[in-house]
Amino acid sequence: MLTKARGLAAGQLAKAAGVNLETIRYYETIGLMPAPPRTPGGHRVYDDVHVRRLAFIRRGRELGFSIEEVRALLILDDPRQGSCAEAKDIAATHLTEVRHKLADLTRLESILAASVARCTSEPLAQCPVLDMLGPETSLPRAGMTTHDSSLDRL
Amino acid sequence: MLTKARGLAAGQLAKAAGVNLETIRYYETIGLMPAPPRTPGGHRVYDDVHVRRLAFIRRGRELGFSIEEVRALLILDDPRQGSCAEAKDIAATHLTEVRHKLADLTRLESILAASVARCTSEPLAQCPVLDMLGPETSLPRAGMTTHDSSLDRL
DNA sequence: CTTGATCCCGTAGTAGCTACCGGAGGCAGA
DNA sequence: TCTGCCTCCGGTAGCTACTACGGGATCAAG
Repeated sequence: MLTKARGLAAGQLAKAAGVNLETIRYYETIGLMPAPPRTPGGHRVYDDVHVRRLAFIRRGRELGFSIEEVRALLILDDPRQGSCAEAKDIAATHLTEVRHKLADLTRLESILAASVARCTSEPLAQCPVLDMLGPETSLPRAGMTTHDSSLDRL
Repeated sequence: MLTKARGLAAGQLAKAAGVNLETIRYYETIGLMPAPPRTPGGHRVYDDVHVRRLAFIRRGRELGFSIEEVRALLILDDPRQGSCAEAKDIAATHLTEVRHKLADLTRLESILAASVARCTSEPLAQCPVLDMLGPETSLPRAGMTTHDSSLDRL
């Protein structure tokens, strides 16, 4: 379990950062996490630098930044060379996207809520939910996927 | 161009329903759209039933129902056998998910907005955006993907 | 030395399409 | 009827960000 050298095994890092073990290896293959040193037997050994980096990544992901955005933010974070403006750009762009999604979801919510609410009253000839999808219904601006694992993670 | 028999070619159906041609073929392979009759040369020929079905599907997708949910709703829609309750269940479940996403996105929005806003003031020693991802920051409940094509479609 | 937990790597699968390909069908003008 | 051009065909690969699986190796403890 690598108790001696202050190093963490992959599973320990995973637990510490609240990330799946396989996700760490995935991050390594895509170059988001650096390849750590290994034991003679081939097991990865991580240290505090890795822990902090993975935590940074996880927080970035939780805030909805894409892998590539997190990658860019990591570079900006490393030498802290007055790149705050670039970091702000990334965050501002992301914020705009989030606000778009919010607007879309809000529209969605009201449409769905209205249909479902109409169902609760006395038995009707037509089903309000199915009518919502029927031929005469006009549509909201766009659509989004429900079974969107990204939001399940929120 | 199939002008005679009131049939639509695949591309015409696509345009009529505002759906990509390839998407229609995709829906056919997954069994969401029925396989239409063909011309002797193998081109698909669609009619009004297909148009309505595809419109139903598109509306369902735009309202964020998953493919499988749309599939279920299509079945419920077909014979209209008092299955309004089932349709309502699907919509209500979906509505709950949408509300969860809304809550998560709202939290996200305020965090991002706060960080970005802090950047706008006079030059700071630390970058607020990068600090947001730094080691001492506590995290929101969860995360979501920005480059989430599902919401680009909204 | 054995046991049981952990970790290894590679591959495939998830949702919901989109993109690309060479080749064939279809139709309108000359 | 020929020609040119658009559309459509099927199949495969790619996209995001992982997750799951499987069979074997390694680790730490008893």
